[in-house]
Amino acid sequence: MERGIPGATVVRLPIYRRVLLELATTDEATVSSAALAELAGVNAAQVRKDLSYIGTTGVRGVGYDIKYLLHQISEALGLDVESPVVIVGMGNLGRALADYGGFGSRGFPIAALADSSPDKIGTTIAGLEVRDSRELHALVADSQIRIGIIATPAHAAQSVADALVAAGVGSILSFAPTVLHVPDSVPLRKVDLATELQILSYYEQQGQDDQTA
Amino acid sequence: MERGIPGATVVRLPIYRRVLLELATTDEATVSSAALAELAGVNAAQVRKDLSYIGTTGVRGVGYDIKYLLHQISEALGLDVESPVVIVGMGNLGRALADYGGFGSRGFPIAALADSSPDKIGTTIAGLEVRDSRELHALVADSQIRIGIIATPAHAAQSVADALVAAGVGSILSFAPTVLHVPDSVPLRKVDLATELQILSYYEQQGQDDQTA
DNA sequence: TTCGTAGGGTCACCTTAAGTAACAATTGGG
DNA sequence: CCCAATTGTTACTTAAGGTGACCCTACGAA
Repeated sequence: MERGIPGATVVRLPIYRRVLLELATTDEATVSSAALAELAGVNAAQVRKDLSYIGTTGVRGVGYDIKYLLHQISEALGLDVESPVVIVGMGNLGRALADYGGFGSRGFPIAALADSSPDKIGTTIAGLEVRDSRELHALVADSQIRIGIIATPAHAAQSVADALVAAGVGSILSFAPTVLHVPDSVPLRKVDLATELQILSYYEQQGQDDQTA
Repeated sequence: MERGIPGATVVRLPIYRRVLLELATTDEATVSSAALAELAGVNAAQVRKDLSYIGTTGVRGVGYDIKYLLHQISEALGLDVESPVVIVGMGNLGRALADYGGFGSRGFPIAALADSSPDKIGTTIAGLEVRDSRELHALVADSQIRIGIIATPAHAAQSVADALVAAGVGSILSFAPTVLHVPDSVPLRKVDLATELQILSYYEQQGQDDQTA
């Protein structure tokens, strides 16, 4: 029964992984749940429970083998195979994402860039030629693209999402500040900077109230 | 009793706000909870419950006055006053954020940019001079900065966070892929692209299992 | 003036989930 | 052979959030 990892655990697994990558550069071979919890900023029992979902790998009395645990988490997250991505929308954000080198080295190679503006189609960004958004279907098929990243303005986002779904991407990461509708079978995550700032604004205001109260 | 809005509601308020901004450009004067729910992608009862937290504004039998509700939400989120931000870290992401024009127009003017590299200090990005990160305290005080945005590499993030807290920012938005420790009084939100992709990777893999099972 | 209908306010329940702690099981070392 | 360390797992607590139902209000029509 490999399925059914709780959402909260899935969110923490990449954090453990990051910590373990750091630990792997030291000369320690194992790590205890308590130490891992400290570094990840959570409870030790939480760590053990989370790790039990991916098939338990620790040795009682000793701890977890760092390298093997890393392998297990990566496998559970599906990181043992590469997931090529396409970035749609070559505005400021899209270009920054394309230039950002961290994707490829982390198993998410940028296989294609796309935009709908004739001014941008055909230009080269980060060593890749910007393609026409209308070619998405072919791009996805040709490059085995699994993840679509939407960095377009809000008004274009839904049609891009529809095109990505139709083209067969497995999941979507959207930076567009709008509500997107996609089939349940396509996981969608949203990152909205303006929303994040507004949420902070609320809590900051609350904090000030606390102080003055 | 203005305080104590549930976290899930705080996250949805900016979404309602976005939808209402759109509606405000039409010639409709009011909107029903059902219509708002449809546009925001949630349940109608949820909308009414959420809005009741900020002091209820609807008229039974009629709906909510769009402009007034917009005003109420903005006030609840603390958006009736501007919150100047500082962006620390002028790499690809930091520069893209600085160039992105959406902050100022949404009530979050970029008041300062900072970096620790001598190569970048003194250069001009988006019309602002990049300052030395060591001057953060003075920058925050001089420009009444309320929000710090961390766009540095992981290894520098904690010390920047410490400096921002010491300088007196009210809240922090971090793009650095690392666990940050800040006092409880300082709201912290994290946006980590690599983590988001890994989470997607997991769910996508699960989806494939579903199909083959 | 009265009645009907649209639609918000609120209450209470349900459901589910997530975190926490405690305990039993197991291993390696002395 | 025994002890210390540390995991795996279960059960509990607690919370939190979502959903639906019901009641009440306001406006318009007759």
